[in-house]
Amino acid sequence: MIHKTNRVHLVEQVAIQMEDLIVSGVWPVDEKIPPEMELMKEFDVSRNTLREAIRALVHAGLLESRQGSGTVVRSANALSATLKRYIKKSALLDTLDVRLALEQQAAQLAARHRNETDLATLEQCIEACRQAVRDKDRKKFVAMDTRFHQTVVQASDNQLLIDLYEPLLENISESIEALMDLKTPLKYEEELHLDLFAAIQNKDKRAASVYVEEYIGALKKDAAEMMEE
Amino acid sequence: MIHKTNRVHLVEQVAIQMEDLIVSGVWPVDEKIPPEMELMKEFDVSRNTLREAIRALVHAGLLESRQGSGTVVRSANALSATLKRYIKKSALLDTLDVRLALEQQAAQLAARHRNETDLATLEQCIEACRQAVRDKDRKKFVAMDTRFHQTVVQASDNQLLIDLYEPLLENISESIEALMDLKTPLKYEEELHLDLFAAIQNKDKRAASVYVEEYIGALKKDAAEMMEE
DNA sequence: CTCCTTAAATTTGTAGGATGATTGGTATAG
DNA sequence: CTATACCAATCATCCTACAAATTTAAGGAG
Repeated sequence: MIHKTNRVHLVEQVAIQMEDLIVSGVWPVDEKIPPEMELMKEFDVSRNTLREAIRALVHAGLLESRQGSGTVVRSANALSATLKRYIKKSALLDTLDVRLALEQQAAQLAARHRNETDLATLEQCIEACRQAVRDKDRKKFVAMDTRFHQTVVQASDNQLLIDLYEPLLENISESIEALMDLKTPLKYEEELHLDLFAAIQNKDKRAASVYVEEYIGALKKDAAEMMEE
Repeated sequence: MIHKTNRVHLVEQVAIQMEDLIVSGVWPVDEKIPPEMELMKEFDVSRNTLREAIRALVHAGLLESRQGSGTVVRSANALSATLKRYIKKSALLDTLDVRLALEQQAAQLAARHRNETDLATLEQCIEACRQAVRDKDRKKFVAMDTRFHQTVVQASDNQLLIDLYEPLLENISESIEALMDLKTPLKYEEELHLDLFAAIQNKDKRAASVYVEEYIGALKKDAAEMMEE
């Protein structure tokens, strides 16, 4: 009995094609896709079939339908949306340990693969953080700090690592911000950023790993304290 | 303008309820869910609405519909299926680096949190690997080796880490098996397993981390060689 | 009684139409 | 010009019908 029902149903075919259109950028993020009537003709399927395909991508977080308005592309990354939703249900300390795992490895890879553009971006982020502290602009500081770490991971040149890290960091930033008492003074351990930057610049894997551990360690300590209150 | 379209559509409501039933185990994995006719009455929605909800979970990998037979629960973990599909499109070496990141961190956490049950399972796996080598049973060896590493990660007591690692390891095992020439003699570096076990038993974080790096490093070297051919 | 074939019932897949709800824009009245 | 009322576009939900695949049951041959 070699026979195996390999038939791919219409709905799945349409969903795959639409996913391709999104991932490849033919349907750009934040823009509307054609209305159902047109897509029915385009894919030559019935309204039900088309809607089931759309619904699958909506649930996956790639699309968002708005009654009366249309359907817009929400994300071009299937993993991002699912992971983000999943992380939301996880414990913050668990999430931080995973972040430590990924960023430590990313920093080591970055120490090997970083190019001049990466280094320049990192320096800009550090300077922007410094400026934000001077301006007492907490929002800008968090944004620039986030961008710094994201740049480190991007310099790793490992796409899977990048895609896993991004939703993680986003979630952590939200949690930390929610926990952070606005009265808490904005403190900035600039040395850690500078040390990590130097390690990556000097292609020193070991040092890069150590500094990431220090940074996340401090974050874990802060988070634990904040949650006690 | 505080108003925000917070209306949750019927389809999404049904999908969420069904997802709950799956995750909570009311609808167990590998078993059929009630037919559409019953679910229509149960949720008090039309067939279209119900089917769109089902389709969303099918696409997410939680369900699998078979025409004429019914719909069965395929997985109780929304992340697993998505991640598995995503990893399939990633480069093996990228995947191995992510595995290194996760397993290194997991081993360190395991060195802290491991209990007697974990240690016993690890010892069983090592013994089973040894036996499989004696029997020249490649399939059993891979299965036991996989179980060993999964147990290490499980001992970390970090659910997010566990859920991320599982599909990763599964994919790597498949890739390695596909690459492996069946004529290649079955070699088993037993020392690495024993060393890692000892480190976890002795709660030696540093050593655990080093041995995982050695293990994955050897795997990366093998994979790189195999791909050259 | 057992085994095989065939027919019926069950279940999902696809199609098409109808109506309601929401949104965005347009035209009209002031 | 502004504000209201209206209209068109679009998605949300529901309904019915039939096709395709599978499972189950019935019936007959041995």
